[in-house]
Amino acid sequence: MLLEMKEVPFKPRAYEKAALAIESLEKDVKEIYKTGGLKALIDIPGIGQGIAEKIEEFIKTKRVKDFESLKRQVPVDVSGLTSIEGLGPKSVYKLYKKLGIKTISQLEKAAKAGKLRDLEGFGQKSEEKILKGIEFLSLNQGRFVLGFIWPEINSILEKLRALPYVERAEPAGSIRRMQETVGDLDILAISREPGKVMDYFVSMPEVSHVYGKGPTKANVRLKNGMDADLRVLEPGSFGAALQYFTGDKYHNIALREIAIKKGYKLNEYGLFRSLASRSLRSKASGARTEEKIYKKLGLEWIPPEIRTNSGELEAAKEGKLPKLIEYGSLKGDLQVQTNWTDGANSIKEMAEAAKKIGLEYIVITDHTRSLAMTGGLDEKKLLKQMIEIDKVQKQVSGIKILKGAEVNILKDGRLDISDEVLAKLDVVGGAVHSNFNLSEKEQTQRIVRAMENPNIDVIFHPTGRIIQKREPYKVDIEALIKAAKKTKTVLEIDAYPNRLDLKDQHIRKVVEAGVKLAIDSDSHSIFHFQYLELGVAQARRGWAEAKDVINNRPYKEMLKLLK
DNA sequence: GCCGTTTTCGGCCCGACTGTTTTCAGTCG
Repeated sequence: MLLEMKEVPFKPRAYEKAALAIESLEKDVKEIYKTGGLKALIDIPGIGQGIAEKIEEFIKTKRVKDFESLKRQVPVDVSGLTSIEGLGPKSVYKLYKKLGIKTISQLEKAAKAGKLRDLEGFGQKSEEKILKGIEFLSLNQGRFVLGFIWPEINSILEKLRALPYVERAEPAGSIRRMQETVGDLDILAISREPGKVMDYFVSMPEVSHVYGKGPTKANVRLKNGMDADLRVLEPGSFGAALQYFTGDKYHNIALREIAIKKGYKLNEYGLFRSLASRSLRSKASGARTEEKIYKKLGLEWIPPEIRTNSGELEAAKEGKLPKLIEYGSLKGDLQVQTNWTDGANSIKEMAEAAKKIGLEYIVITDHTRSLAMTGGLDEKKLLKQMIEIDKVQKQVSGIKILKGAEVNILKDGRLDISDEVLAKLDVVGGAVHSNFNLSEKEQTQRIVRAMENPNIDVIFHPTGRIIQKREPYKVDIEALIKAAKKTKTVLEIDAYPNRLDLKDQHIRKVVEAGVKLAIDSDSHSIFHFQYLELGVAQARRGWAEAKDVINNRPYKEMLKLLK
């Protein structure tokens, strides 16, 4: 990005490509260097002499001189500033050169003072847009996209669980509820030696700062910027604590009211008889597990994902909770990108990776023509890719590779690929990638028109939002659901961590309308298939059952559910 | 800085949109 600011040609793209190549490696670069040296690095496609030497320098000295000298020339928070919508490296450089702006807060001040509008290339509108962008960013501050920090959370939990003196360790809070973004990490553990657990926890390599450490509770900041809490409990109150710390707030308030009506008091230590609780400090039986607590209150156990006090307590009382779609139940993935466009891996590599995590089929859905930056496929290339897929299919067994595309829906609802070619594909997804700020009416009409095309099987990421980055475009979701029902179009839950589009309330409406869902990873590399489980979580939060989803069945059955 | 059965030098995906212009630069995907 620093190079881009200085308008160095081609190098930025080369570094970007190299970074993508490293990310999509099966092994750690360090390992590769250790075993094969410089030569092994150069063998990685996208990495040549120059970058290989820089990697070597980094492994040996933990720094790269060229990078540091660049950074000195332009001492600017580039990644922060460019995370503002509409601001790229060029503008950031100009802001630095002309106004000396290095940080987001300096930029905010300058924009508020009206200093930007006089800059060449900027105007009043760009000033407003920048301020809006900063506000959107700050709204999300302090929260983390669950999917992006999931590996780290899991590794901390796994390490705790592996300790011989820890019987159990569970995340609570928004992580257990599988919210899209999470504020901090709450861990509850059972151990007979809480002191030892505390000592271990605060000295974990992931921890950067210890706020406090007592006999059964510790509070730390992790290196990734997130705060984490650990509480060690007795087995007898674990269920109550898990329930209490899982939330959400509204669910818990309503649950406590139910407890009061039944003559109980519910808190994080247990479920107590109200009268006895004042004199007797003993726990009511049944605080060991959440199931027992809910049962005592006359309720079915409620999955954490739907604890929002939006009808789940009533349903649990009547024994009418939905049978939520199960984790690990997906058999296929309907949105997969490859290196034919903006993916990092080949068709074959993607197929093998999908097979490895237990999928039975994938649909290759590279971008089409008008998404030019990604090298979007035109009709000719699509036909060529179909031949390639047939070829790869012969080399890979145990997984079916279906043919598809992520077709752009143009401004007026037409598609950028001819119907004749689309008709040859197994699965066609339509997606909006341009004209995000049409009026709600125009945007809705545009997508509805695309659904009316008999070749469009699925609408990918139907609202276009990017969590912490971009608002959804204006669209009448009810009208989309209605049109989907009428045209038999499937709506997607895009499981990519910062998309999760549709969102939970939308999914509930889709389910109620009897429209089918697909849960796709939107994989751009072999590692992204793991995001599918995040999509399942999203579906669960939207009360979706197995029957509402199409890619939890074998591909032949799945295909029959399409138009 | 990378890459090569069109090249070891000379290429390097590009179209739409926005806001700034009055013919274009920057950003996004």
